[in-house]
Amino acid sequence: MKKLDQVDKQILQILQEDGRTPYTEIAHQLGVSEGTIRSRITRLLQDGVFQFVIHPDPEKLGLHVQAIIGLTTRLGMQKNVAEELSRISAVRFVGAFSGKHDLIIQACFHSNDELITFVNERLSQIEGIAAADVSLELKQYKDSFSFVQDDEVTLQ
Amino acid sequence: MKKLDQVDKQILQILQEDGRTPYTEIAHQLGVSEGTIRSRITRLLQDGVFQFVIHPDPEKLGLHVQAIIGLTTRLGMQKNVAEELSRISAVRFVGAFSGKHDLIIQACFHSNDELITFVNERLSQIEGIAAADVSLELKQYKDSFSFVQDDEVTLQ
DNA sequence: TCCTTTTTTTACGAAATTCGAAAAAATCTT
DNA sequence: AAGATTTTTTCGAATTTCGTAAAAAAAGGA
Repeated sequence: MKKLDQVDKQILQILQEDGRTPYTEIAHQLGVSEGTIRSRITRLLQDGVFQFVIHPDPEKLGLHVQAIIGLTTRLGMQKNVAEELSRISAVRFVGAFSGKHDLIIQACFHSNDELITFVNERLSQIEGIAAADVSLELKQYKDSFSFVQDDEVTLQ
Repeated sequence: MKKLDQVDKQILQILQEDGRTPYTEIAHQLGVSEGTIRSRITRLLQDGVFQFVIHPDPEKLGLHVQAIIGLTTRLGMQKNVAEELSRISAVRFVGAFSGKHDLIIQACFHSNDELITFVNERLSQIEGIAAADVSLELKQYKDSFSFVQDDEVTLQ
């Protein structure tokens, strides 16, 4: 897989704003032909550089409760636990981390009740979880996949 | 804003898989006309129920280091800190939480060096941050916006 | 229930976009 | 520099999207 060039990154930046921008429009903005945009996007998709998706607003879907849960797993059980959690659709993020918690997950629920049920019934049934540290989201300030930057300048 | 019906949810489910699925194709799958899909999607977008975006693979963009950072803020400074952090493109998630940390953020970096620089130079310069607890991501198991489910059944 | 009003869906021609494939241009190799 | 390879452009055909009007369905009122 070749390194992305400036045109690739510009395509991604445009699509970050609106994932349905027509190839012709992107082509016009970047001053190249539609065919170029098309073949580039085809290549990027094939290389797994990105996917076309939608970003739903959890609130609008009735998912009023979000939580980040730090988990401690029993030695050797981490992978199994992570994979089992990944299968749950309420769980949108699962990662293994260094630090206080072996696994950190992020999940959405319709209500506090549903969250409690998740922690008490669902997590407790998963073999290998030793402890769960729940943080309830009070307010969301930012949530995006928009981490395509121009250069190597990530920090501005 | 009216509650979403089954057709709306099915549209979202299809677009979750591929955000570029043509209206004609969705219409065919759901057994309704293209016009119906079009007017529904227009309404959903206007109501802010979802957006068309792309999901880039951070690894493929050279962002090999991801971290979740729990922050403790000084009383009354939380909002300012959150808003300042939200402006940084490396930061993809910012939320206020109950629990050990006032704010939890998620960010992507090209290298450990960039992460260290972020914590030491960038965070320290933000007025109101009392402490930062960095967890380094070792492995990612799941990361998606795909939390549209059929019914109220979120936990399977 | 019947009629009216409102909303949603369908239909369909026109405009725009996407697609396939071949030619042209650019890049790479030796 | 010549040949090979990759990328870009071009262009007509197929498909999709769009605007809009009519039909159908749903909702509301008496």
